Amino acid sequence: MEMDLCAPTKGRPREFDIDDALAAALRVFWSKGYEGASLTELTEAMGITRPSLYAAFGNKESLFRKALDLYEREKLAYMRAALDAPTAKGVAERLLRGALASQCSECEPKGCLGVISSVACGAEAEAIREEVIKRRQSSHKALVERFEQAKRDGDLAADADIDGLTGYIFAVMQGMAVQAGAGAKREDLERVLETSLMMWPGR
Amino acid sequence: MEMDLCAPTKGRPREFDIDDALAAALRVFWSKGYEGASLTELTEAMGITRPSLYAAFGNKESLFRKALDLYEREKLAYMRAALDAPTAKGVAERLLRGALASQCSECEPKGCLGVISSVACGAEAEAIREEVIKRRQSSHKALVERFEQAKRDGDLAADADIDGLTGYIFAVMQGMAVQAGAGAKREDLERVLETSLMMWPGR
DNA sequence: CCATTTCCATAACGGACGGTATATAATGTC
DNA sequence: GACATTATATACCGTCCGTTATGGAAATGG
Repeated sequence: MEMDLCAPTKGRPREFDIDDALAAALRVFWSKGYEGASLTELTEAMGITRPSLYAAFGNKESLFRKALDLYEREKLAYMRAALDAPTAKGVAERLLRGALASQCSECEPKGCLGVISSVACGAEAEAIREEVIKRRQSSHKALVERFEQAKRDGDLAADADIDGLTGYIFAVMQGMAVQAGAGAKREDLERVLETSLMMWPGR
Repeated sequence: MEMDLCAPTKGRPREFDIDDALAAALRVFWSKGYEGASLTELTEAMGITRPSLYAAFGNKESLFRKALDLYEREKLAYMRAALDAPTAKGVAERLLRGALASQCSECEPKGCLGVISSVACGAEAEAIREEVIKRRQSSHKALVERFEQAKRDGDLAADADIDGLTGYIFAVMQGMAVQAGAGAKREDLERVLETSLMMWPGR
């Protein structure tokens, strides 16, 4: 199903670019949240009508999931890349700098879609919320494993609390996201980042 | 106005306790957010009907503001108390421990109403969101002033970045709130707290 | 050229939302 | 006891929500 490769080329071709439309939808979800983004706002931003949206993406929830895929693929790439840093502190630094760049880009919504979508919501969005939380857990797990490697490498102390460190670095990133979404200036978050980095043990 | 003292005692007395009702409303807002909390959920939790709610609290927005007042008065008291700690690190520790207790109470919703209400939302809740952000700024300012005092006292280095430290400690608390709202266990957040505290400079 | 397929545009659907009008019940005042 | 006042109960309002039915336009395959 959905074999979009080798387009069918039968019938009238769609008049909009599906990737552009999805990117536009992502921006709306990113700034308003799942529930806060109405179909009217979405279709206006995407430049298409409601039936076109439903034909191309299924429904609102499935559109959000596709937007979330795009977000993780493009905007959260820094997370995977950060794990390649040579030391634990290097990983932390790349994570924080990547979060800052992603949350404070000039031409995109402030904050983090994952944070926005994982906080409290109405009943209808509960399924979305749980999915976002589940996806975050896999990132969490990857960072735990990277820090375990760091402990073996010796750049984390043998008695370091790895779960604590992982939760901590996520907390700083999430806190930055909250503040970015609340209108904090980029330089404010830069100082938060530097402060946190300064405290990180070792090098 | 609103001289509720020396109750008027004229007309039919209301059959519910207004403070209990407000506390119940707070719990709903706290777990669902402003938009996620419907009038149906609110009235059911408060044990009153819609007209009673409107007669006693005005409308949904004004009910939320009163609930927010209650929240800040009761659940955020630890913030004011924390400023009395003798050292900057003591302030940080009290803030983090207070946040943990408030966000992970067994008998109340997880997370932080301020965080929940300050992230992205629909258009109708924008005014609420801005008010919550404004209230947080006054807390921020109070902590900045406390840290400036700490610098004069000598328990913060003369070249310490006070705005950075303040934003940082708020970020950790907000990150803990995000994780608490996402279902993190209390012991997880306790380790985040201890990790952050361990890194704090000085004593 | 026709049939088919797919898309676009309009407009409507049922339902939930926040908010109220109306009528009735319960109190204090005179 | 009659009146003024306030709270409750029921039922309803208009609006917006996500979703879809309908009708026609545009492109391809035969």
